[in-house]
Amino acid sequence: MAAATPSRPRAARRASDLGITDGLVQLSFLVQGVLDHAADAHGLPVLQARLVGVLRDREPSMAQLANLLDLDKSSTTGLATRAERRGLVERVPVPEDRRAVRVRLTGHGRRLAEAFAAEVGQRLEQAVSGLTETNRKRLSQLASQVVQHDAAAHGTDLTPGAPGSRA
Amino acid sequence: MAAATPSRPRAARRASDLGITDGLVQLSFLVQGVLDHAADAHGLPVLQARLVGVLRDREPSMAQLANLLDLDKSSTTGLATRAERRGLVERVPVPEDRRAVRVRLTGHGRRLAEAFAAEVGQRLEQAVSGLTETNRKRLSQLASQVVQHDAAAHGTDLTPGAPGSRA
DNA sequence: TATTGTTATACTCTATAACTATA
DNA sequence: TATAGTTATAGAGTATAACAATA
Repeated sequence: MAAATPSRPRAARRASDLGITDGLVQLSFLVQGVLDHAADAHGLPVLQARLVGVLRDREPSMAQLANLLDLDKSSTTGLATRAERRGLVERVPVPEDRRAVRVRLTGHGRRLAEAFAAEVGQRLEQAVSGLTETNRKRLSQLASQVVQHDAAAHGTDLTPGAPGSRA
Repeated sequence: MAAATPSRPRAARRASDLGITDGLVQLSFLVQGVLDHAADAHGLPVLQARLVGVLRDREPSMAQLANLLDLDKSSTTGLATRAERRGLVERVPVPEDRRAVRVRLTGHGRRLAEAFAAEVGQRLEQAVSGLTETNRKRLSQLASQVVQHDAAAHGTDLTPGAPGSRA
């Protein structure tokens, strides 16, 4: 909307290219800020918000969860415990292996996860509202391409059914 | 390089569009992971790496630093103290206002900041190596556009001489 | 009175190492 | 022996509230 008001030089300033490094770094801080504020809006620490996010379509063991979040297993123990204390997740035993547990969303956790995801989506739509529809589509595709290329290169595809996720 | 080897179906899989929300979120985690590992490689906590990064072209007061990093001023006190303990930054008095201090890189901090930035740049180039030159350029421009649109919308332009940075 | 920065406090988050229980 | 997860510990990072010094 502001793009239609040529009143001040500031509005007329075309975006200068920050370069791929600074562009990606600053964009990532912008997105992390969105996640941060959205988590805050739901009274959640940001990592717990991320946890319920990844648990929406998974029920991983602690080890898988550590891999997924790139954390040490001891860190995921603490994370799961804090989230459990808030009633977001529960540990469920694995019959085939009595050493293992799976981490699963509670009903409350699932509702919070959906609300959080919706809020993030809304805020991000707002963040890219300065782009044309064509460019939003382009950005979405380029981001996807980078993420998926990286996942393939590192064998850490995060999609539930992917080869790397051996769940 | 791997793009030239059509040996396995996995390499042939076209990137599916994750959508703008998931695309941006996952990309931001990818970039944050790069920052994380680069900081690790230099033995730095990631926030201190970010601190020396923003101090490369600034010498802000504590309040300005808090604004820049979106932290409470008490958090920046701790951050500056930890970074000072490592010899990365120093507090310098402000003659015009004896309550205030500015945070400045030491020589060591500056060298570390440059090395860190170079490492991040290298790792990010690697991360986008799956894109064509044209698409890298597009991504860079789109990211810049989003960041700058957001900065304008929030009056938080992070460039040193910008209207919002009133340094 | 208002502002700049620090301190005290409490919590989240993180990794390393040592541990328990099971495989 | 090896693996799954937890505990103990130590440190980084964060915000809130109360505070001292200066404006």
